[in-house]
Amino acid sequence: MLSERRLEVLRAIVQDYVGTEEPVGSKALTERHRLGVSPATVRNDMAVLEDEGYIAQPHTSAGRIPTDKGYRLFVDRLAGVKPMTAPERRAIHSFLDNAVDLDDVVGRTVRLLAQLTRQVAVVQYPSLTRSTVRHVELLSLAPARVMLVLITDTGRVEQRMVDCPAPFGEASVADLRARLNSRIAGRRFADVPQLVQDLPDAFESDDRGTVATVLSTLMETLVEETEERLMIGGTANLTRFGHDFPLTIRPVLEALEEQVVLLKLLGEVNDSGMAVRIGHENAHEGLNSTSVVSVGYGSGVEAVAKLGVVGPTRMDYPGTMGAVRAVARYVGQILAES
Amino acid sequence: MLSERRLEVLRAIVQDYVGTEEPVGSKALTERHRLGVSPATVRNDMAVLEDEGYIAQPHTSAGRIPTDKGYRLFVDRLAGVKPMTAPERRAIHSFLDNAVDLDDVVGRTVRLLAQLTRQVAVVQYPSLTRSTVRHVELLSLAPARVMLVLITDTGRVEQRMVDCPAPFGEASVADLRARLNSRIAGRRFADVPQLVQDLPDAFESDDRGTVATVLSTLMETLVEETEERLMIGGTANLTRFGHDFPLTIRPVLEALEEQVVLLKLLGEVNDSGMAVRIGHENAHEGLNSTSVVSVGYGSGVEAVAKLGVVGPTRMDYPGTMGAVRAVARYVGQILAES
DNA sequence: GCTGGCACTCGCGCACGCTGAGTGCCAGGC
DNA sequence: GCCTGGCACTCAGCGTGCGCGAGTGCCAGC
Repeated sequence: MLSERRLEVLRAIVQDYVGTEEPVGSKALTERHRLGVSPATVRNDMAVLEDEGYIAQPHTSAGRIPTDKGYRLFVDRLAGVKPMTAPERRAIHSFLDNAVDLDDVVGRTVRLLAQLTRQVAVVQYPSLTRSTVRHVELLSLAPARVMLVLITDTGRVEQRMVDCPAPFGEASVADLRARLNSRIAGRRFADVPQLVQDLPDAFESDDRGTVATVLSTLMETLVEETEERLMIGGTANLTRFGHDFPLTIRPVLEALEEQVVLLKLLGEVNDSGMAVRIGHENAHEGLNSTSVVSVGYGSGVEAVAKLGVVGPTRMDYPGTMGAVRAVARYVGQILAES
Repeated sequence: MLSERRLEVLRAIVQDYVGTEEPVGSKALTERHRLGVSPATVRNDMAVLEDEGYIAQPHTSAGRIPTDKGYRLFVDRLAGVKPMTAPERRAIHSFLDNAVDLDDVVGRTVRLLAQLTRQVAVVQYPSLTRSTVRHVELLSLAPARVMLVLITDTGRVEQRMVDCPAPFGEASVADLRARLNSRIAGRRFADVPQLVQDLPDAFESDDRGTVATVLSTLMETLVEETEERLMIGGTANLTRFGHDFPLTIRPVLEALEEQVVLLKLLGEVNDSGMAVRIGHENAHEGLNSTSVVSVGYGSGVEAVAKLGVVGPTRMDYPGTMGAVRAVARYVGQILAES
């Protein structure tokens, strides 16, 4: 177990390193923090911290920098979440309030987050699985061609073309539309399959095949679209990454283009709280020198999607976490209102 | 007027520089190309080319590199468009053929283009202005709340919520839906305003206000959505940019995040042909060291949107132009089929 | 257990000199 | 008149050597 003072030293190292981007030495530490002890003592503490794997020297006779393990301890035990200041909160509100539709909300959120944290922001579109159905629409485009439009309570719209096995009259379309809506409007997506299970039985045998086709397309939409879309922004902030440029940045850019990777990344958040994955804690190799701060957001109590930022492990964790949390909360409110 | 041989020298310089990324000298030129003259002669030609502003020396006693003006001449007079090979074409076809919807088509196109050219790809979603209306749908969500859904012939769907000034009955909704569709289905967006101008007159005075509101929302959708969405990809290729990294790449990343800038960039294409903007020919300052190759694509004869790539001025122009053109053509075909 | 002192390490920056690719110019030849 | 070989010149890049200073580890003393 590390003594109180040693933890204090670690905290000071993290803070200084994040601020200066340079290895921090014992003397500088005592000058910039009121540790109440001499550099020599700090040196001893540092030696211990290094033995334990919390800090490391890039080379002999240089200062120390935190390791992933050091950042982990810092985040878990030494740092709180820095709340946004009142002006910052006001700025967030006024920026997001002007959004006109879902795309706009997500777009604004991503820009806002990138700007606040000066890092790369990732925002997932509200997920369908936990949403509820606002409305289902069927349009007859041709005798055997129907368009299925699904509208969610988060304002998202999905459409699919359905080729029917047999001609499907306008009256039948209207009938199916009415029945579908009366059954599933306002219900959760997860419950839909069960609710429409016996729908084909209500139709004449000629139409049953078509009804079944439409329903299975509906299910597909629900399932397929669970692999969500997301939006990223602030990639220009990658340039602030470090000195050894192309090597660090390339795999990160590559990872950011792989939606699958990003979704998995965000997916690792457990619903309730905020998740911070530091350096090698990220499964994806290209992100081994980055940290990811993510959190769920939603219109109700439950999260419908995730958002977060990706930055260098050397980041201002309290500030970043504060910004991410504040933005997530307010986006949730916006979604609930609309 | 430059002699034939001097043009040949310029071509050789461009080709070598694009290949090696290093300033090319007179001796290397005569070795790698069959110019039929000695290095000394080439040196004289180079001096002339430099006087005319087609090439430049990064510093004394270094080889020459092409200037923007040099690349311009190269593109205009010395280089053709390099057609894709048969295997490449097959790869394009099979990759795009598997797309399931419009989002997927655009997503695949952007990845394909980035991969083929090893540069940053930008694809604009098919524009609404030149598209035609496939269907308009009105959904009554509440007594005084209607959702407007617009479906285009390119498969794009836009939706808007309309708050009505007065309650609007189901029957009226159905009536308006039917009238709207009979008038504008299959028509070009540009013609819509004129076609629906007198629609309110057909309704009872109670409903006229609502009808007018719906129509004006429809117009807004047409206009607003003319500022198109686009998708970019292959940003990881930016790392291949050059040696003086952060300085070059940062403004480019920033420009790429500004949709407005990109749209303007693509907008500069005149409908028919391919556009190549080299270095300082780009209005946006951040893109002064990049070239943009763009072209329109569409399902018919006319272009409905643009696509292109952004790369260093030192790029393989014939190859890039070939890839861009081939992809644009095939995407057009895909859209026409669906 | 903290502290001041001290010897040691080593990365960084800088000056220096060499090398070689590349140039410009010139006199001679086809 | 244009091309060519020769020659002197320039200069970026690279390797070497050196001094500085930040930072360390260790130890004796309080």
